[in-house]
Amino acid sequence: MRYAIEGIARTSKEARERKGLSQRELSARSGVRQYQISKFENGAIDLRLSSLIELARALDLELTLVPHKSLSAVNSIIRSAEPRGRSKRGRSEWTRLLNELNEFAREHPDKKEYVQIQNLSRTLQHLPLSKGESGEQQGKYRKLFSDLKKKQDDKSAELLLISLRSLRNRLTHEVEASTEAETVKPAYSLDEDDNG
Amino acid sequence: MRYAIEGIARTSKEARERKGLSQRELSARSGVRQYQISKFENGAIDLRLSSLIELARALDLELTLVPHKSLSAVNSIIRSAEPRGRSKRGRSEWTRLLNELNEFAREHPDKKEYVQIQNLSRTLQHLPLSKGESGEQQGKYRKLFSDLKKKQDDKSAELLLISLRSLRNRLTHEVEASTEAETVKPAYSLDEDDNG
DNA sequence: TATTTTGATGTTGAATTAGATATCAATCTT
DNA sequence: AAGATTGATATCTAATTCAACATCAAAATA
Repeated sequence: MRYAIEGIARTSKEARERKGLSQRELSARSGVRQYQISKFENGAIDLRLSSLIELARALDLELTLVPHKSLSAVNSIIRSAEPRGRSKRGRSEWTRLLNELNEFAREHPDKKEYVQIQNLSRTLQHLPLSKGESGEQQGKYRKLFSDLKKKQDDKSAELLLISLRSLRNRLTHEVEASTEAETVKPAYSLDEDDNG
Repeated sequence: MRYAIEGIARTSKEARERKGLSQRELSARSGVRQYQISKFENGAIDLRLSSLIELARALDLELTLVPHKSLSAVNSIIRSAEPRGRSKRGRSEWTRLLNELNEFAREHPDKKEYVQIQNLSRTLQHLPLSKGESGEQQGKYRKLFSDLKKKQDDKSAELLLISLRSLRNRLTHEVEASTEAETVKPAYSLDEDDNG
């Protein structure tokens, strides 16, 4: 009886982590309290349907009733559309960094460098991280971002901008190269909403 | 906000009717109260997740979180697996008759004719009703069944049996003929559980 | 090391579902 | 026409989520 609920909770948690969202951030987006998210992910609460739906919506998921007959086909479709990127850990942290970048840039629309940074962060969310860029390498970008947040001067912004542009160029090349071999392109599904 | 819930409620209701189950029957199978089912289908209640899952389970449905990215593909899969039989009304009544037949035969395992009737009803649940058999024609089988329930003699059983066998043969022929043209075979998804 | 963030819990009161029955009008069914 | 079934409601109590704060240890970050 409890298994189905656990499966939904697990899927929801994985989706949240894939997006690099904390429970509090998800709470803000969905309107569901943080402690409810916590308890739900641990199977300690029997959410109301409306709450789950709001949660799912904030995660770009849709609650659906699938006939058992079609279940395996549906699961295979979902799996095939999943990102097959690096390790979960690395991907999640990278996604988080991109989120912060995006948010920071959005809150500072005064300089045009920030707009470009925001655009870049959006583009990068849809590119798979190559092996060379996973793990420690990411520290470079985080450091550049830290400097920018602290100093907030043109030079820091430009350094980060250059670095991100270079990364984007490398990754897009890799994607184009691998497209010839693979059928389905991997892509990170991030939150692309709210940019009014 | 409310739309998603309504969609789920609608799907659930359609599945129930497709199976020819009354709210009370579904209640007995799922453990969810009849009045809750009624209110849920009318959008007058915000069910708890566990209740919905039990409801779904009793309808051979699985509650699933589908990424928006994959939603259209998933929907198309589900639709393609759906029966494309006669009118909803006729199908539902026919399904209901088969259910009653099955149940009646299960409760009378003493005669071997009943076992055959039960097997036939199961087979027929997976065959699409042809145009000629929809509507008034079904009255014939219901009448035969009524006689059997009343008299419970060998002759009534045999008459019904012969009639059902003939119908099955006709329908299977039609299916085989249409298989050459169509790709996906239609089939009624009935409750095939509980025959311990 | 100091600070912040994250996830997991706790509390109190209000709102709502769940449980258990019962009723009722509209439809089949006999 | 009489009888059974179906779906929609109502009532009353118990159980649980929900809202709104608040706390806290562990982990990440500065």
